Amino acid sequence: MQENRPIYLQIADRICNDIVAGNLPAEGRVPSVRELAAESQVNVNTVVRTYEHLERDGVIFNRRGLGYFVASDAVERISEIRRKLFFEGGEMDFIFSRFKAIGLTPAAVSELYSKYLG
Amino acid sequence: MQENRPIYLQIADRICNDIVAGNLPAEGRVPSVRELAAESQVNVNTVVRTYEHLERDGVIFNRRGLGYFVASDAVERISEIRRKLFFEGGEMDFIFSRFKAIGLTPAAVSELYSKYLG
Amino acid sequence: MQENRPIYLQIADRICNDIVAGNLPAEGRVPSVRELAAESQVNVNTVVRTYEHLERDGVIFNRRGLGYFVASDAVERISEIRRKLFFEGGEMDFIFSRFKAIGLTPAAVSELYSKYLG
Amino acid sequence: MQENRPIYLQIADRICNDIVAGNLPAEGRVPSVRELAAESQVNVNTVVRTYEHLERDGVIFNRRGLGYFVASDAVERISEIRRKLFFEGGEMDFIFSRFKAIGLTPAAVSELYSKYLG
DNA sequence: GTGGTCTAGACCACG
DNA sequence: GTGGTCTAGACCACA
Repeated sequence: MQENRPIYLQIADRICNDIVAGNLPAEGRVPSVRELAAESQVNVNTVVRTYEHLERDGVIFNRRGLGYFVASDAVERISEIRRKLFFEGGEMDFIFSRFKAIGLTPAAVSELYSKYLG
Repeated sequence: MQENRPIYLQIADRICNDIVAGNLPAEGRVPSVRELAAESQVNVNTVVRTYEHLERDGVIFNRRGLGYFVASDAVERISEIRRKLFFEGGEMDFIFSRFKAIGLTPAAVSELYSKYLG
Repeated sequence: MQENRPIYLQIADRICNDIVAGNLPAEGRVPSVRELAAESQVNVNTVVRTYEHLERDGVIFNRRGLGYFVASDAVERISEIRRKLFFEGGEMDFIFSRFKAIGLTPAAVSELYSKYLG
Repeated sequence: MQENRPIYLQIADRICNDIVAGNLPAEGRVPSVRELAAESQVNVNTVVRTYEHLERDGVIFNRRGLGYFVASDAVERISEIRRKLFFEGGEMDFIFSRFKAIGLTPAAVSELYSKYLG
C-alpha cells in the first residue's frame, strides 16, 4: 500500500512523524532539500514537492536563503490535518469498507491493532 | 479516497461485492461490457479493462461470443485476493499506522467500526 | 491452445479427423447442422460457419434440401490444406520459434513427439 | 500465424526475447512507452498494454516516474511462463496433433527443426 | 448480439 | 521527462 503512494507523500509522512516524535523540534530547521534527497535516494524535485506540500499545510515555513523550518504549531497542525483527512476525507469509510470486505469483526480489528501497537 | 482510485478498479470492486453478496451467482453471466458501461456511465473501454482485470484474477471467465461469467470459485478467489492484499500487501500496516498517527486506541477503532457496520 | 481457437475451427478439425479416419466416408452424409450443434453443445450458427468453411475448402459439398456430404477427394483435400497451412502458412516457423524460445533441441522434440504418438 | 496475434503480444514476445538474449539486462531500463511505440510504429496505448501485461507476469516492474525495468529474475520468469504454456497449457499437444495430422514422423520433425535452427 | 484490438488524443500526477 | 487513466470511435472475428 505504501509503495503505491506518491513518494513525496511518503516523505512528508516521515517528516511529520519526526516532528510529532520531537526529532524535529518547533522552529528548528528541517534538512535541506539536497540533504533529504540524498538521504532518501530520490530526486531533488520530489523533496521540493514534499516541502511545498508541507508548507501549504502550514507544517513548515520558508526563510528565504536559510531553508525550511518547523512551524511553532506544527504538531497541532499535523494532528488536525490527519484527523480531518481521516474523519471527513473519507479515509475512515474506505478503511472500514475494506475491513468489511474481508469479513473482519470489530473485535478482530481491535485485536489486530493491539498487536500492531504492542 | 475512493474517488481517487481508477474507475475501472472501483467497478471491479462493485462487481466483486455483487458476487460475494450473491447478486451475481457462480457460473452466472455478468453484464455485457456495453451494458455495464451504459449503466456506469463510463466508456466501454473502461469496462473492458475492468473485466480483463477480473479475468486475470480468475474471478470471471470468458465464453467466446457469449460474454463473461462468474467463476465457480469466485467468492473464494475474491476473499483470498483481498485478504492477501490486506495482510501481506501492507494494507493493514498502513491503516494501523494511520490509526496510530491520529491517536486512536483499539477500543475507539472498534467502536467506530461498529458504528460503521451498524 | 485449443481453447483459444475459434470453436467453428475446432469443430472443423474434428470433422476432418473423422473423414481421414474413415468414420465419415466419401460421398457420405455429415451430421445435420442441428444434430452437430446439439451434440457439440454449441450455437447452430457456429456449425453453419464450420460447414461453410469446409465447403469453401472443398472438403464437403451441399445437396440442397438433403444436407452436406463428404467430397470424394476429401481426404486428399484435407491433407493438402493442412500441409499448405503448415509449410507455407507460417505455422511451422511459428511452432519452431516456440520450440526455440523454451530451449528445446531437435532431439528433445523428437523424443517428446514420439511419446505423444506412442 | 504471427500476423494474427495481437500486436501487443508480439511486442511482448520481442521484449522477452531481448531479455533472454541479454540485450535488456536485469535491473536495466526498458524503452519508454513512447520510445517503443515510435520504434514499433504503433500507438502508445498498445505499448502501454504490452508493459502492463509483462508487469503482471513479473517480467518487468515500474519505478514511479522513472519507467519500467527488467526484473532481476526476468529470465527465469519468462522461461517458466513459456514452459508452462507449452507443457501444461496444451500448446504441445496441439502442435503434435498438427504434426500427426499431416503425417510427420519424429525424425522428419527433428530434421525440419534442425534446418530451422541452423 | 458478444468481446478484442487498435488508434488518436486528451488530461493528469509524479519525479 | 515518465507512466496512468479515460474518452471516442473505429474495425474485426466470433456465436
